[in-house]
Amino acid sequence: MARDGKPTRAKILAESKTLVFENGFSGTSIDQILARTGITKGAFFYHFKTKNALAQALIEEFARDDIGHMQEALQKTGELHSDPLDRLLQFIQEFVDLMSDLEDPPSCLYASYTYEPSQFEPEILEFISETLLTWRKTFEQLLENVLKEYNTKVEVDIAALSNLFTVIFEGSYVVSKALNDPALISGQLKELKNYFHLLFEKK
Amino acid sequence: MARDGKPTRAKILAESKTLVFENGFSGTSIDQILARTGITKGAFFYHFKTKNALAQALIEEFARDDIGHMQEALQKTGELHSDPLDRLLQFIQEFVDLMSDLEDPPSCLYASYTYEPSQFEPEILEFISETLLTWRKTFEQLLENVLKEYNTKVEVDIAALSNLFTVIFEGSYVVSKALNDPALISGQLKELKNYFHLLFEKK
DNA sequence: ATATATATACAGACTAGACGGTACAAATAT
DNA sequence: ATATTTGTACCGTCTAGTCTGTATATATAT
Repeated sequence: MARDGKPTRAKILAESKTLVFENGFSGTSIDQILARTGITKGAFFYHFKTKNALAQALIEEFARDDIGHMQEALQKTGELHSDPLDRLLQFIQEFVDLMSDLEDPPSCLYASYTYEPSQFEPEILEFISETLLTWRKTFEQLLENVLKEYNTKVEVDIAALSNLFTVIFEGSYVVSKALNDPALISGQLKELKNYFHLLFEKK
Repeated sequence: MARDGKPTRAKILAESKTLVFENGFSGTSIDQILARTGITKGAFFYHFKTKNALAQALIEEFARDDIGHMQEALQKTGELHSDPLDRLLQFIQEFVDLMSDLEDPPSCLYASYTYEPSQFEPEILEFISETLLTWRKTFEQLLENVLKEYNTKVEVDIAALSNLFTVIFEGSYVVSKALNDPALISGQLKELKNYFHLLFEKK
């Protein structure tokens, strides 16, 4: 055995994520990561065989946290609400709360990778796709439960509706970064809540 | 005078845009651009002093086209509709039509640049911000006209509503690329139309 | 208990190729 | 003839990745 390498690995991942959001992945050099962390090249390549292995570890960690938030919100709202529309609205509210009082605009690694796709192995891009589909499935389920007890006031495309949350999230991130307006995100999610609120009426 | 350099410049811009959407800006090398266009280094650096000058020309061209679409839609819908809500909905419909029957998911240079901001001069990032604000202003105007003749069924944040179009557009681009589903975009814009349709009621 | 063996974790010099950019000659059109 | 446009060789720097060696903590044998 030897000294514990986990803090080193964690530091690399944390600083790399920050750097990727500033520079993009291909714009982030390993030397930059070393400079920010104070770690040496030997240590870096001990923990990650290649730069692309870092990309994979980054996206896996990001997705784990992301899906974690989803499951947490599912659990919280599952306990409290018997009405499926209330639950859907509260589910979104959880993310309104999560995105309130941000100091800086956050970023999404899915979008970051998606805008320089050639830099990544196909598996990584597929992993992103699958993770987004997990979100869609969750929303499909929430919406189907609503539709058992509610009608919609206009005809809707359930598949499109299921994507809308992710779409608004990703779009908010982009626009909030571009305008440097971190408060924008929660505002957009509230509009989504409004839409669902208006869309459904009790059978 | 000498031979006409405009076709060369145009070819550089066109191929560069494609490459930036594949590789990101910093992931796109000048040699790659030369390989795709068949142009030589001397010609490239005659037309663009630095790689960053190319970035600026790219975003300016992109924004010109983008705002062009906006103005075209404004003009078209201004002629036809006396009712401001009809006009708003038709304005969105113009982009539903524009985004129908796409073969491949399109990309947005604003988002691309926004996810590697350190690669660009501050003026470029500000230019993006200003262009997005132009969209917001247009929507503010369209919405204010609606609000003169309509009430909203729930309280709304007019600023948030004004951003929603851009947010859904940017989000659709990201998700449509990530899922490789070009049809997604028009579907999401239709949901925005639905929202506005449900939100307003005649005074 | 203490010396030894061993796998883990890290340090840092080094390399081959790619990078953006330059210099300057050659070609082209008026 | 001359200004504009293009071709090509070249340069210094940065890049990801390699290599060899070293330090450290634990496991084992005595």
